[in-house]
Amino acid sequence: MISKEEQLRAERRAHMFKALAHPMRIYFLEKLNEKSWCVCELAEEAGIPKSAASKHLSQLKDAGLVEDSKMGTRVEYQLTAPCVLKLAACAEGTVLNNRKKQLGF
Amino acid sequence: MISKEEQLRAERRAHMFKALAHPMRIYFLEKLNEKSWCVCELAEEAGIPKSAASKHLSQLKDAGLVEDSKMGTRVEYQLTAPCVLKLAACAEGTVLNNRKKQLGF
DNA sequence: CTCCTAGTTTCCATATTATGAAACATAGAA
DNA sequence: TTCTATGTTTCATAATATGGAAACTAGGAG
Repeated sequence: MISKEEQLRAERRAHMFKALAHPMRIYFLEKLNEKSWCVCELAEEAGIPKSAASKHLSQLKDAGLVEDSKMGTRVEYQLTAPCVLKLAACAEGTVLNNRKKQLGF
Repeated sequence: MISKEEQLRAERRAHMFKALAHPMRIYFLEKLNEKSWCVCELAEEAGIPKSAASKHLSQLKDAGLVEDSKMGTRVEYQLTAPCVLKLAACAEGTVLNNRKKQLGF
């Protein structure tokens, strides 16, 4: 049986990973790892409408991965959990290595 | 503009995170961090049908996070990327800390 | 062989998520 | 004030994901 605590922890973590489970949001996080960007800049860079960019950023914020600060009419987003990107790279490396081993290298 | 490389990397990582974006799959990974389990044991522990457990494990395998080995009619699953769980813990810690800061602690 | 157990796959219904356009809100400039 | 630029929200639709039951596959026991 799954305890209440286990369940809550799993849900918390799944919620965070859900925010990371989209190529555009990964791309945004990588851009934000360089410096702060506003919504319209990220939308422009990615070639998507502002409304879509805003919604993706809102999900990242909801997961606690970014913060926003309003500068006049602009809204700048900053990365709050840079370790996530480092660990993403690490995990991806492990996975790729495993795949190679499976193929006999 | 997003380069082809950036796009592919973002898609690879998003795919990995998508496999992590479900409470049951997080739970399974944590169980597999203890030792190997077969499908029916995990299904029993979680209180879900075997078919559902099998599908979740298949997704984890597809993302390269677990491997399976057949023992007669049983299929045992092993964790291949233990660092992923550390990632989860670290990221969650960072996120929780950020939330506390935002609340003024 | 038949029967049973363990897993996987398929089918279908439901629920969740993503998308773009348009409406809306707001701060600053003219 | 009006106009413009930036963001967010709403809406309808499309695409994915989930869940359970049942069909199907395969290995081992009798």
